[in-house]
Amino acid sequence: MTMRESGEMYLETVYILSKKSSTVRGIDVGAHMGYSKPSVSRAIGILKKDGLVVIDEQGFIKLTKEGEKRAERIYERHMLLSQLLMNLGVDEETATEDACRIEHYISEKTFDAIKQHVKKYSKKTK
Amino acid sequence: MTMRESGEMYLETVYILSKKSSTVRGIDVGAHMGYSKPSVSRAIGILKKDGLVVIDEQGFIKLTKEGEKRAERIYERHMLLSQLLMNLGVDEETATEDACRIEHYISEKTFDAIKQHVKKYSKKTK
DNA sequence: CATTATAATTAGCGTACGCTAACTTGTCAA
DNA sequence: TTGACAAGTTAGCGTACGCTAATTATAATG
Repeated sequence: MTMRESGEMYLETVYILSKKSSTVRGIDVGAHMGYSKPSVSRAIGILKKDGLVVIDEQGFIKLTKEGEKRAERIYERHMLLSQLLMNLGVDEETATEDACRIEHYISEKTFDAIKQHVKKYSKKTK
Repeated sequence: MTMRESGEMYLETVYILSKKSSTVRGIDVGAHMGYSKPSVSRAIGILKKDGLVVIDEQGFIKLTKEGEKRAERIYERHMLLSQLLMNLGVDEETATEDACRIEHYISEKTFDAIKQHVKKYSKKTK
């Protein structure tokens, strides 16, 4: 089954936390997202079942190859979207917030178009 | 309680169908959205409870003042978003589809920024 | 007038995804 | 060694929102 907004958010959070620390636990994910332990436990269980994360011997959450690939894609969407919104004049905080919600709903085609735009725009204002 | 994506979609559909015909029934809404009668029945019931639509003597769905105001806002977001995406080079069908999903998640600030952009862009290419 | 078709509703199912309360497990300090 | 704390899991609740099946109500037709 295809991941939904919720699963994508958990995966992205694991990805972001993994960039800062090599030891990511469920409790950290929950703290970052503002969710309870049981909610995280279930969500991570689903990511595990889907082969996107594994839990190592010490109980730390690690992204699999596939999980990392997917997380990167979501994260890239996030960055591009907030960049686009900022280019349109939206303040950083709002852009980040909105990007966070929108990132789960854009098609590949729109994603590509935004990518082109951001690339061109950055060059223009270099 | 604040309306969610689902409620907004039903409201927008009633709005769109109302522009084409003065007699909108639940069955029309369902046909347009690809949903079953019971799903529509419940959703319209919620819109009714929230004072956004009324059912007239003949059983037709009518937007209230407030319902119309809300629907217009959603619809405007939809139009602006698809215009923005098309300006970025996305084809009309994809732009419309994506706008449909995104329209429920953008903040007032982002909405305003997009409005400015679309206004400016249209002037430029006039 | 009885039958049939259309629309709406009711009852109830299933999944997703938040939550709290309570239990388990592992570590560490007294 | 034990007692306590931290992290994770289990059980189970609640809401949102799709669905089908069955019922009701209304309108059209033989």
